[in-house]
Amino acid sequence: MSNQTAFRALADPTRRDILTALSDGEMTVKQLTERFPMTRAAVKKHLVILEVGGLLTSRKQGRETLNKLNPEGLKPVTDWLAYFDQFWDTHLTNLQSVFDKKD
Amino acid sequence: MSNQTAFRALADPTRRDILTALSDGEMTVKQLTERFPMTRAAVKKHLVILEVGGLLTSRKQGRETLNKLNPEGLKPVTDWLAYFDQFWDTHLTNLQSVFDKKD
DNA sequence: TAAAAGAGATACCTTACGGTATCACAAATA
DNA sequence: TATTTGTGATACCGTAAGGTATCTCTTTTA
Repeated sequence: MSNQTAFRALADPTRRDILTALSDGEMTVKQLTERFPMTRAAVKKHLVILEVGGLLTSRKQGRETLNKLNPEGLKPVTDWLAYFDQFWDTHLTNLQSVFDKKD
Repeated sequence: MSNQTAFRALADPTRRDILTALSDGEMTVKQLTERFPMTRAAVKKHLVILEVGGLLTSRKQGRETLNKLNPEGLKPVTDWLAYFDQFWDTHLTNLQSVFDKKD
């Protein structure tokens, strides 16, 4: 999944909360809706965006749809962020950082 | 800076590219505008959002404004993401992960 | 000192976004 | 079988987001 779809999926606080909720395990659309102050249709929209972003997978079981966290989908995000670790003072001293960049 | 403002700031690809550009060092609004296919006003808007999100700082020098990357602003994001490391198979084995969650 | 350059502010436009209401449909159940 | 339940899809609404055009202000510079 592209960098952009994942970042976009994480931009909304409700969607981040959905991911946190799913860290407890698979949940149906109904179960998720009970945890959020909005309609099922709204939750469903968020789920689609999260799935497109590669952050969750879904499978049908009878009339229910189970949504499962896909932690690997966070990789494009953590990868992008990792580049900036070199500029982070708490990771490297200023001197070390300057040294790395000059070489 | 709040979790949300930082996530929102990172949601736009142009803003992420601006941060990457600033990893080369401080840049003026004009210098940044030369690197992106949009007007100075548009770049400026992105800079404001990035500054509100705590991802950069700016200072005036004469008639120019220098924009500097603030890597520490990424901390709320990396902190939020860190929670999901425990669900990442490449970090822990499945068995270990199950074990951790049951206890 | 007059003109040019860098920047901020604001009005405005179009589209994307988050949300609800509603309809339709398949699966479980009384 | 009739009905309820869980879901998907779509139309619609109000607001936020990304962008341009334009005006103004301050600082350089010719």
